Amino acid sequence: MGKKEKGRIQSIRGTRDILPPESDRWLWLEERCRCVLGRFGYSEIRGPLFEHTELFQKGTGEGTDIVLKQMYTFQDRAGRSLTLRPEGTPSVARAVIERGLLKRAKVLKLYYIGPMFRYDRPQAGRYRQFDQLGAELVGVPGVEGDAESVHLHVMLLRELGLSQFTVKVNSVGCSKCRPTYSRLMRERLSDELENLCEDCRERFERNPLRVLDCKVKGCKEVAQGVPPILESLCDECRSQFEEFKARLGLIGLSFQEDPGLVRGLDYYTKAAFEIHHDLLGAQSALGGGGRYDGLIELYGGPPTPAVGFAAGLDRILLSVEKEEVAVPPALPVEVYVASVSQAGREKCFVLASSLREKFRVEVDLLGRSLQAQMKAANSVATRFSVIIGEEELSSGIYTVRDMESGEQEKVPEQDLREYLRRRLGL
RNA sequence: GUGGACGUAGCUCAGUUCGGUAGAGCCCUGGACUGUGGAUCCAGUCGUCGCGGGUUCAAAUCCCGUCGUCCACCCCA
Repeated sequence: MGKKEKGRIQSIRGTRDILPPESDRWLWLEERCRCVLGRFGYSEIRGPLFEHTELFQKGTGEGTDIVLKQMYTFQDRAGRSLTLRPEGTPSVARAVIERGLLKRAKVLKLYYIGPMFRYDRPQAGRYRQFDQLGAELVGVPGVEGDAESVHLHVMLLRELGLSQFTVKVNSVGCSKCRPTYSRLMRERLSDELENLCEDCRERFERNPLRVLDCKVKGCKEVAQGVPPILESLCDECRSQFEEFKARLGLIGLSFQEDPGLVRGLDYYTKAAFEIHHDLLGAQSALGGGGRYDGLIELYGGPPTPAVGFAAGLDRILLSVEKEEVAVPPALPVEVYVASVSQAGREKCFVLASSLREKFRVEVDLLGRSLQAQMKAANSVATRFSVIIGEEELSSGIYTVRDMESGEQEKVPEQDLREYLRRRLGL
């Protein structure tokens, strides 16, 4: 109907309204996720949706696609440059420092869930406002933290009934060995610049590692000629990567080693991982993360190891559809209170109101005929209907209809709650 | 940011080739059945055919622009 007005206001490109019954699926998703996070000992941190632009420039990285061309950045009325968060980790790191969280505990397990914003070209499973769940484990230097983070991500997916996904792992080295490898790549690539695509020539300057996961044929061939990063890792990183994989094996997680896996953000070190769904198209990354031992120090905090990941809830929900997981319905209607005539309507209204202290109850609000009410009762799939007409009004004994069998019983008002409770198995 | 497909009722879509007064199914509402739903049958509501402009006696249909969605790239969640 809104279409009639010309010049009507539309939702912003890349945003959407999640309507019922779709919104029930989101509630289910979040509830299941919070449950798993609770089992792993994580607590929620709720931060602002926008931050000083500088936070992302410094942390996410000046040269990254996100900072270069995907941020919603604007000036507030005082002329400060602010940015709608494109990812969650920088805010968590900032809060950890600003609120002194590490002074209270050596290990922090924090999760967040909510909207992120990136100015990208929309596609199925990719929106400009999208929902992410992130889990950060702060203060743990060892590979057990890495493995636990992967495990947590996998458990989130399994809890939702998903099984058709693949875990990919790699190591991107530490502050010591990564620069060595970057130098090596530059040396190797400098002779082959003409064989690289335009993007990769730019990557060559900014972050040569990212040439490794370019999909252009020529670049792939060039990349093949470069020894994998694993061969350039320092002894510590190399052994940690082996231990990381061993830990995954210990808890029965299968994974693929992917030397081309290079995360797009500057702050990652050592362990990196991504999880892709096997049945999704190009937008198949369900989540990814890794270790970021330098980030908190970069923001002016104490040197602090940390590992974490972010998962895309939109795509996870797409996977849930793809794998045809049965999402349990929202609370079904338990009782429909119907009136035979106008005379019974008041009583129905009062009865419905009081039954709602215990049951999910529907009652007609439009003054419709009994037949119409029964149709409505049927279409909301109620278990029972209570029918009130002249007889019931004068006797105080109501007619209760079992909507599955069609059988009816007479139940006095004072016994009604107990009767329904019993029949509903509550 | 690049290339391509598509936009018709709340939903799924036909009609566009070759211009001629907007259709179907589902949903919704009412009735057949005036104290009873699910099956069946009958009837009814909803559209300025995404928006704006152009060509034409006449445009859902042809042309241009624009907005949006989808696919691939890019990037990733």
